[in-house]
Amino acid sequence: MQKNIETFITDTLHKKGMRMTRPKKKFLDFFTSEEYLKTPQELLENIKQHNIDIGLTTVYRMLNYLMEAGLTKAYSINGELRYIFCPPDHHYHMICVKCLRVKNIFDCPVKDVKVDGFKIQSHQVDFFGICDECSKKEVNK
Amino acid sequence: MQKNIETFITDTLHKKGMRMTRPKKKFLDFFTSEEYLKTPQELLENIKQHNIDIGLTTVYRMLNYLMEAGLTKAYSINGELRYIFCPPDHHYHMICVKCLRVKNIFDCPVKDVKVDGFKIQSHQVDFFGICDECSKKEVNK
DNA sequence: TTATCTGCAAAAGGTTTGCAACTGA
DNA sequence: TCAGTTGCAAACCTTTTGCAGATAA
Repeated sequence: MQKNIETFITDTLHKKGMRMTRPKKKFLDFFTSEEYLKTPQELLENIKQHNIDIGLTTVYRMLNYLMEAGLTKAYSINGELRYIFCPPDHHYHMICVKCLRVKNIFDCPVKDVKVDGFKIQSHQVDFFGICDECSKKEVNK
Repeated sequence: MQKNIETFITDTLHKKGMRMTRPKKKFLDFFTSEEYLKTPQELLENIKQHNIDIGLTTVYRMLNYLMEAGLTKAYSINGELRYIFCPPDHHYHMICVKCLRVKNIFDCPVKDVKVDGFKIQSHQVDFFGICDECSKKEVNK
């Protein structure tokens, strides 16, 4: 986890009277640098593989907190909810439909769109495609 | 449900050796003309309010079938999965964050986007805003 | 006629909550 | 010090499955 992200999240926690603890830090270390959409279970297993022991409850509590804070997004894929950390800047997602890798796109391709009687408050663009690594694998098959 | 949509879905069912039955038809009658994101429970309750009796299992089975067929989309909102029927043509969604009304936008605002090493296979654009009806309600408060 | 479908009840999963021990500020 | 946190176990919900009777083609 980058130092500035840790500081940023610690600050948002403190503003809500919450504390930055060892389990939270360990979870964030992993989650903020994870590139793939993961289920809560997978996140826990991945973290335990690094010989770090935290509880599933903590994973759920952190995911819920980060969702509320707008720092995480959930996708429903094949009936499973999968999560990705979203750095604070507004951005778009490029999702590989094969390996579920997520790339953040900061160069906004749609700006100030107004449609019909709707006042647009926010918009999200999610591209689903094949990442370069999965493309290579396909050629080799 | 429009006649052409019923015919279209009946055909896709038959192609998979499935049957268009009374409960399926009753569910589709309601779901294909529903404008708001709904949970499976809500769909069942709404249908029962019209004095039509089908089981929750049928609702789930139809939602799963329609998702697979690409005729329904699920959004995770406040931890709840909510569904909307998607007519076969490619389109975008305009979602009211207050009342969860969904409007289909057929005029594509993003075309043939290519980013980094990704080959784009499909893209989805979902706008979240306030619909005109909710805007009016807000002014009156 | 018969393969598919339905709805119930039960099972299975995923997520949240209560609580006693623990810990960061 | 003590309010907030943790992880376990239990509770809770949502979703799926098994099955016997019903039904579309």
